[in-house]
Parts: sequence; structure tokens; C-alpha cells
Amino acid sequence: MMATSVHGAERPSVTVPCAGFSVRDTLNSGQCFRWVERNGRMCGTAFGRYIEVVQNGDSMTIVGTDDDDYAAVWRGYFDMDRDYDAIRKTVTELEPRLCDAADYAAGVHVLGQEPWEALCSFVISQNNNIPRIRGIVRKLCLHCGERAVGWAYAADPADAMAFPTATALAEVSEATFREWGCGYRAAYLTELSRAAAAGSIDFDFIRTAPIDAARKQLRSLKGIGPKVAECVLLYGFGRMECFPVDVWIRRALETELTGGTALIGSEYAGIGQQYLFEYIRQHPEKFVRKS
DNA sequence: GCCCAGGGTGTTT
DNA sequence: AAACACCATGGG
Repeated sequence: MMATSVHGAERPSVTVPCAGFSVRDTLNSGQCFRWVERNGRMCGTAFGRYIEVVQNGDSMTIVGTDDDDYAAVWRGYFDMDRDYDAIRKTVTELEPRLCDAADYAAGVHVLGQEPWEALCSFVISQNNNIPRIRGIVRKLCLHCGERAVGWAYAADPADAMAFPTATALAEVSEATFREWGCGYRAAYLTELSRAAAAGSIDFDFIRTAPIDAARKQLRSLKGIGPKVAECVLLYGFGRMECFPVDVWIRRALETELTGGTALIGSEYAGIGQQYLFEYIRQHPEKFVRKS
């Protein structure tokens, strides 16, 4: 652990090995909406902490954390304790057509995000595009979030606002959500926030229940269908067998260039799905819609 | 003006 | 159960 002096305050940082991992690809892979790249650093907030990450090959330096904080939060957030090499092998043996995608996106991990943030983010994501989702989530954080730990170091203060609690969002009117660009999803957010603030969403159950029971529980909430439920379970609850199918994944399954159907229901289907999504998004010309 | 975006709900066949 | 209209918003 090192400490650098900025503005007269101590700011810790941690450098850890991360062979095979790509911070940038992971944070840009459409599973989270809160990270920005500023002169080579990935800047963002999760779990109420603002950090900046810079990767140098097989190691990365996280500025704004210390050893204990890294172990308690970021190692899990970046999913550093999983054997992705072994999983890639398993997944591509199950679905050999996925080899190109798995190789291309090998540096991508599935993040362990906060369940409440994932829930709100992917409700907003429906029939929406990634830049707009990012903008809306950013406004929620800017207007309703608390200042994250390390806030003072952020180039843009909005980068360092924590995702709002359910209690904070429950006080926002539906009309205000619309002003912030949520569109028709404003009603869903309002209901969701009030339900969560009232304690009537059982996060522990969703985390531990058999997967189909967890799916059913999430889908009972208005605005959450099959796709959003899969995303929330995968990105917010670490349920790696979940397999979100959006329009891009649908396209891939239809073209059969990359396969993917063989993954569905398997233990690490969600990780395979993430490889697929990253590959498709970076090679859209290979997946032109047919007439 | 149209089509599209990490879709879901409600209604009609 | 499958097909359909409808839902806001902004970028191409």
C-alpha cells in the first residue's frame, strides 16, 4: 500500500496483480453504467466509494482504496477470485462456436454490483440505449446520491456520487423522474423505490433462493420481465447461470455465427453471454440484420 | 420523417 | 401461447 499526498490529505492506493483481466473492457462492456475514462484512468463509484483505476499489463493500481478496503469491496466487485481461464475452457467446450468471442473478450469479468443499483439500472435499460442509460443513472446519482468516500478527488463531482438509496429515490416524484429522461420507466422506478424503501423486496431471498424462485420473485415487480431479471441476478446477485437475452444476443443466436444456445442453463452461461455481448458490440458488421 | 436502443405490460387473436 | 400496440426519449 502506498499513500500519496494530494491537497495536503493522504490518499491511499493499492497495486494488485490482474493477469488476464481488462479493467477497461470490463467497465465498458454494458453491464454497468457509472464509469468514465479520464486520461487513461477508469473513474467511478460503487459501494459508496470513489476510485480511479489504471492498468499496466498484468497489474492494476487502484487509487482511493487501501488493502482492507480492496479486500472488502473491490476484489469482489471486479470478481478477481474466480478462475476465468478454467471457465472459458468449460464454456467453449460446451459451445465451440463461442471460441472467437471468448478469445476476443477474454479480459472481461462479470462484476459483482450492488443489487439495488443493478435493479434500478436495468429497469431503466429497457428499450433504451447505453449512452442514454448512463446519462439517466448519472442524474439519479447527482441529484439523490450521497457524496462517496474520496469525493474530493474527482475531476467531475458527478463521478463520485453514490448510487441513491431506495429511501432517497422514494422521495422523488414520477414527474421528476420523467424530467431526468426516464420516460415511461418513471412509473416503474417510483413503484420500485417505494417498495424497496418499505422493505417489501426481500433481497436475501433473491440472493439465496433456488434460481427459478428468485426469477419469479423479481418478475413479480412491475417493469421487470425476463431480460431485466436475468441481468439483475447476474450482475447484482452473482448468479452466473443467468443468461440475459437482449436484441444483440438474440441476433447472435439467430445468425448462428457464434452460437450460444448450448450455454443456456449451464453453470457459467452468464459469463459466456458476456463474452458474446462484448464480441457482438465490437463487431456489429458481422451481425447485420437480414431482410 | 423513420428506425433503433441490454424490453415490459396489457390486450387481442 | 403467440401476436400486437403502446410505451418516452434521443441519436443516426
